[in-house]
Formats: sequence, C-alpha cells, structure tokens
Amino acid sequence: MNLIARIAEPQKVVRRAPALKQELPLDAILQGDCITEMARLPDKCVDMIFADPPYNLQLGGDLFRPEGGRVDAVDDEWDKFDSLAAYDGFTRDWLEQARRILKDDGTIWVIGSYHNIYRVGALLQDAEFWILNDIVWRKSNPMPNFRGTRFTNAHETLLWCSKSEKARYTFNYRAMKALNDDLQMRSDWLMPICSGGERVKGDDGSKAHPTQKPEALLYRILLACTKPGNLVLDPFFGTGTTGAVARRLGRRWIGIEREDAYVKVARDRIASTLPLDESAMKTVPDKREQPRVAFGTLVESGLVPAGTSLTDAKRRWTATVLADGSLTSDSHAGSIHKVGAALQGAPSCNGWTFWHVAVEGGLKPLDQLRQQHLGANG
Amino acid sequence: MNLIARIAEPQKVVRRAPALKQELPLDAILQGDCITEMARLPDKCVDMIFADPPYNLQLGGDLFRPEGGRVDAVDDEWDKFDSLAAYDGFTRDWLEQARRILKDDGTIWVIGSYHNIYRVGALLQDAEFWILNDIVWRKSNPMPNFRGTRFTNAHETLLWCSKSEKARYTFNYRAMKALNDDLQMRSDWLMPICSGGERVKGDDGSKAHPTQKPEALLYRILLACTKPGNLVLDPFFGTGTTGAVARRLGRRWIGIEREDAYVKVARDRIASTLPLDESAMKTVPDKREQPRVAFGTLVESGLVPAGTSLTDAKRRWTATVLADGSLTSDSHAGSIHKVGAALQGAPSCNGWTFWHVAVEGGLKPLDQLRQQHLGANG
DNA sequence: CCTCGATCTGAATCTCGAT
DNA sequence: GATCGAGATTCAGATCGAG
Repeated sequence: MNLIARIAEPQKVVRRAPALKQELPLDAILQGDCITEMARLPDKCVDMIFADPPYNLQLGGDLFRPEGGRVDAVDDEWDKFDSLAAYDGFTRDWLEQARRILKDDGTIWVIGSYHNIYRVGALLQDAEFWILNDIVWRKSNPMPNFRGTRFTNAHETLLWCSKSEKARYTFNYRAMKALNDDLQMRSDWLMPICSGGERVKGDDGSKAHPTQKPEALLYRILLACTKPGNLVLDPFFGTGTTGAVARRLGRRWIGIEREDAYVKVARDRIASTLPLDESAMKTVPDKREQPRVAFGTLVESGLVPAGTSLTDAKRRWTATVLADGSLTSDSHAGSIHKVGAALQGAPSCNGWTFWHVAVEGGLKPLDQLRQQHLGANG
Repeated sequence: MNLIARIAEPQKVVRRAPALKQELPLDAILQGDCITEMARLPDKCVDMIFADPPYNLQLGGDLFRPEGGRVDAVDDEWDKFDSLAAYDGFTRDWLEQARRILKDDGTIWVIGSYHNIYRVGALLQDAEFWILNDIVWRKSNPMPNFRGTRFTNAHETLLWCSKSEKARYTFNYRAMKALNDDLQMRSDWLMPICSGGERVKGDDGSKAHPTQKPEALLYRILLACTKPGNLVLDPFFGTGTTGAVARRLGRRWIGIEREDAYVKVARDRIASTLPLDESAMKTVPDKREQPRVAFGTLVESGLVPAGTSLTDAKRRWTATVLADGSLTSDSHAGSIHKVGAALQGAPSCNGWTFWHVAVEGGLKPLDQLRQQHLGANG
C-alpha cells in the first residue's frame, strides 16, 4: 500500500515546503484542511476533481417520525457556517485552489442539495468554470417528508464543469451509452442511497459517516470522465468512496480529509480488497420504471380530464374524477383502486381494469388509456 | 372576456399612474416590460408567482442534426444578455418586484436550466426567499445530444420558495398524494415536453413560442400551492400557459408579456379554455382543514359513552373513557393524545388513530367514529 | 431451507391556532 | 411574541427473529 496520512501544521507546511509541489502523493490520503492541503499541490496536476463539500443544511430542532422515532440528523460541526456569506467565502476559496490544481482539459464534479448547490453553481460560473451538465441523482429510497409539509426531497444535484468553454474534456460517450442499454445516458440518474453492506459502520454498528455516497455514483462519474491511469482528487474525502472506486477502476487518486476518524476508516476501506459487490455496481435502468403510471398523470395530461364520469364494465357503478386524480362516488372517495374495492365490497380492486370511460360505441378501460399514454411518452 | 392588453410607455406609466396600485387587473394580460408592469401592482397582492424567465442560453453558432437538419434554437433577442453580471442585475430587479407584490404567505416558483438556475437560486436566497424544494422536471422526450459530447440534457429545474423561513405557505399535501397513487409526491416529476395539439402554432405551422411549457406542469404546481380563487401572477407570460391552467382550475391570474405576438396568442388561447366544472375542481380535503371535533363531543353524543374501554391496534394497552372525554389507564390520565403518547413513551401521539373501540369482528379506530359524527352533524 | 412480519433507517432547512 | 396543547404525519429496503 502507498497511503500517506500526515498530521500537518498547515501554516508552516504550506509556506515552507514548496518541494511537495513537485512530487505528487499518489493514491494517498492527505490529512488536513482541504484548502491548506490543496495549496501544497502543484498547478494543473490532476485530471478530475470530485468534491462533496458540506451542504450547510441549517437544520432546526429535532424531527420525529410518525411512529415516534427520532431522525438522526446531520448535526456535525463541519456542516455549520455562520452565514451564507461565510459559506460563499469558504466555497470561493476551495474552488480557487481546485481550479489551479486542475489540468486545463480536466473537469470538476461537485455534489450538493438545494441548501448549497445554487451557491456553488453560481460561484463555479463566477470562477469561469463552464457547466457541461447538471446531473440529478434521483434516490430510489429517499427519506420521506414525515410531516407532510413539502414534496419528498428525493434527489441531489451534481454539477459537471470544464475549466473553460473551449476546453477539450474527457467524455466516454460510448461507455455511458453501453451502460444505459444503448441509449444516450441522460442527465437524471436513478440510484439507491448508500446502505446495507456498502455502508461503512463503526465498532458499535452505527454509521461511520453521516453522508457516505454510493459507489455506483462514483463509478459512473469516473467511468464517464476519466481514462485508466488518470489522477482524481477528492478534497472532501470522508470514508473514501472516491478512492475505493478509483482503485477498482484503475485510476490514481488523492484524498484530502480533516477528521482523524474518517481518515482511518477510509484507509482501511481502500486497503481491504473489496470483493466486487455486484449490487453496489448496479444502477437501475430508467426503462424499468416506465410501466408505473400514476392515474393522476392522465388527469394532468388531459387524457382523462377532471370531471370525467367513470363506470365499471357492467355499468353497475359510476364515479367522478376529481382534479387531483381521486374519485368520488355516492358513498366513497379515494383512489381508483380504493373506490372500486369499496363499491364492490371487495378487499381490493385493480382500478385500471375496473373503471371505464364511455367512448363512441362503448366503454374503454382506463388501462387502455394508460397504454396510450405510455406509447406517447415512453 | 376580461382581458387587458395595454401598449404602455413604461417610464411614464410607472411614475405617474400609482392609481393602478389600488385596483387589481384580474384575469388580464398586462403588455409591457415585466419590471415596469410589476412596479404598477400593489404590495402583497398575489398568492403565487410562477416565473419562466429568459434562460440566457449563450448558444454558439448553429447546431446541426446528424441527418443535416438545423436545430431550431432559441436565438431570440429577449434571451440575450451581455454578461453574467447583466443577467444577475436583471434577475435581482424582477425578483425585488416579485417579492414586494407577493403576499407574506405566498410562494414563488421559478423554472430554469443549468444556464441560469444557479444564478436565480443564489439570488433568490440573497433576497431572503426561503427554498422549500427544488423540483426536477424530467422530460420523457428530451432533445438528444446530437454530437455525443455530453449527457442528454433531459431535465429542467424549478425552485419553490416562500418569503421567509417562518411563512405559512399553502401546500395541498393530500391532493398531491392523491395525484401520485397515494404516495407522497416526490421532487422529481416525469412529464413530456409540450408538443402535439397542445403546442400553439402560428399560421405557417411553426411554433408560436420557442419555450412553451406543458400545461401538466402548471396544473401540478397550481393544484399543489394555491386554493381555488387565489391570484397567480406570471411575469413572463409567453403563450399564457399559466393563465390557461389557472382558468381551468378556477384560479385568478395576471400575466405580463412584452411581445405583441405572444400577447395575441395567449389572449386567444385562454379565451378558448374552459374552466372545469366546480365539482370536478375539488380535491381530497386536507385533514388539517376539516372542522375540529373534540373527543368529548363523541362522549356527550353517546357515540363513545363514558366507561367505554379503548385499546390500540395491537391490543397492547387499554384505557377507559371518563365522562369528561378524558382517558385513564393503569398509570396515566389525560386526553386521548396524552395518554397514548405516555403509554408508548413517544413524544406525541394522534389519539384519533391510535385508540380503537371493539366492535363486532374487530377494532374500529376513533377516527372512523369522528368521520361518522361529522357526516351526521357536518 | 424459505417466508413472513416486526423493526430500523436514510444530507430534513418538517405544525398551527388559540390564548 | 411566547406558550401551550391538539393532533397530523412515512417510503423503500435492509436486517433479524420466529415459525
């Protein structure tokens, strides 16, 4: 192994050891503040940067689940900033170093949530980075909104930028297309959050890091934007997902991490030969989700307008479609399935085949309209 | 029809016609510059703002499809800005007016792409708007990346903000859940781009506006964040999608549009849009808005007589109803909520769904008896 | 061995009206 | 403005123990 984890005295080291600017610590964890440590690296030396900076979540008090449990919030000191201005200043500083270290044809990836990504995006543009894509990581299993106050926050955003408009960056188009069943890889990626065996745990079984990213995410990024042997820098290394995936894919890496505990975890993780966990590699192909169509979608799209009267095949019952895709009959209200079941006194009912729309010359089941919708939008 | 389309001389009008600040032009198109026209509207007068500002696309030369056709790019004058700073200045100005016009409990939606949404998001936060969600519109039929140089840009982003952290905004949680097959509506929405019959065409068959938004998008937004009768402002009205959907859903609207051609198109389009039937406009009622029933009322009315024994769904605990509508168990006494919480050791508890009455063949939750009472007395 | 149910968890800006 | 109390609120998976 070729791991370095130094306990540095930043001020001294930066100023007095320019030597390090020549020799690059490959496949190594640099322990220390990310800006200080980046400052010690030479100009234009890395091919790609992946950065997962603090999100500045600004959470309030405790949040409880409906059944009584308490949500284990991200309340670590490293995510606390005094103000938006302080966060901006921090972001500007590390972006400045990142830009200096990055090769002219290299690219940078930054991940964030709505709390911080608009600050980061604007500052990237201010620093003359050129946005190539913004990528949406759609979580297949996000935490719900327990209080019913907003839309489920079910995604995070990644920004992918080159150093300038004219830069000739790496994009392995064919690899991405192959990874996506021979369709162009889109800007929305569906992936589960990091859990199960992939999630690094402490001795007490609790998660080692509150925001560990899934390897599948880094896998796709490294595969898309680097060549084998390229050097990848991760200035917010955490549990070392970037290093682990880089190693697996034959890329070189440098990680910067301040916290002692995370450095240890990352070192062990990368050192241990990970059995290729197929499940961690898998990304859910977008096609599989297409068959699921909410009835409300047909209402929104005007295929089954609100106010439409529905009936069953034998015209024994009728119900009316409301604006939100629910149904009302004389005695019941709810989804197409629930109302169908209630009217029949049955435990369950497939509303798609039960309910029909009157058309010229007869009745057409909702299922047929769903197929029509899929055909038009699939 | 009640449409206004004035040809204004902006500078004069703003300064000399404060009268308009009193009377609100409802269901009307105001023709003119968006900042000037907004300046003429009173403080805190609209419930929601939907804004689809210029994206500042910064497109280079013509883009050609593989088979030779030229892509019909957005190259209109209104999408051109000299610099990021100019775009920021413009954005700051219209956001300032938007904030002034918006009611304190109102919300604003802004849609954009990666070209502009990071500017807009940061400036929204700078103006002390509070981001509630960022929403990803996933296009089921995006334009492919013809050159194979990037990921297919398959989404746009919407920001939903209140005026402050503490503001009590409207969110029709139940309606959104109904629209999504009884699952919480997530922050990623799959919808086709506006095409086919919905796309407004000119006399020559070409599209009337380069970036017309689908009605389904506005439908979901208006249904989620407004009540019937609420007033919605769209300062970049274009072909009037916001007005058309607002009218369909029984919301009032004001549109601002500078271009003569778009004003005409929007006016005709909205005139031919029919409002939904009053009953079809309905959505499932939010529990929070139903009339409150004190548990004591059910005791008084004899629906749950004093002395009744209650139990939870798993029959782990029991309690007895007292004459005043309070409960006693072995160890606790108080309201149905307090006793339920205390027995479970939970911070809180909804006694209506926690406690059940034994009936023939099983258990019936108090909530069901409450509904029964409401049906009989509501 | 498998199945079923109970339990736990994840980057979360998570209530509101009456007094 | 602060306080108090009613009462509204969860999805997809992984894990583990019982049968």
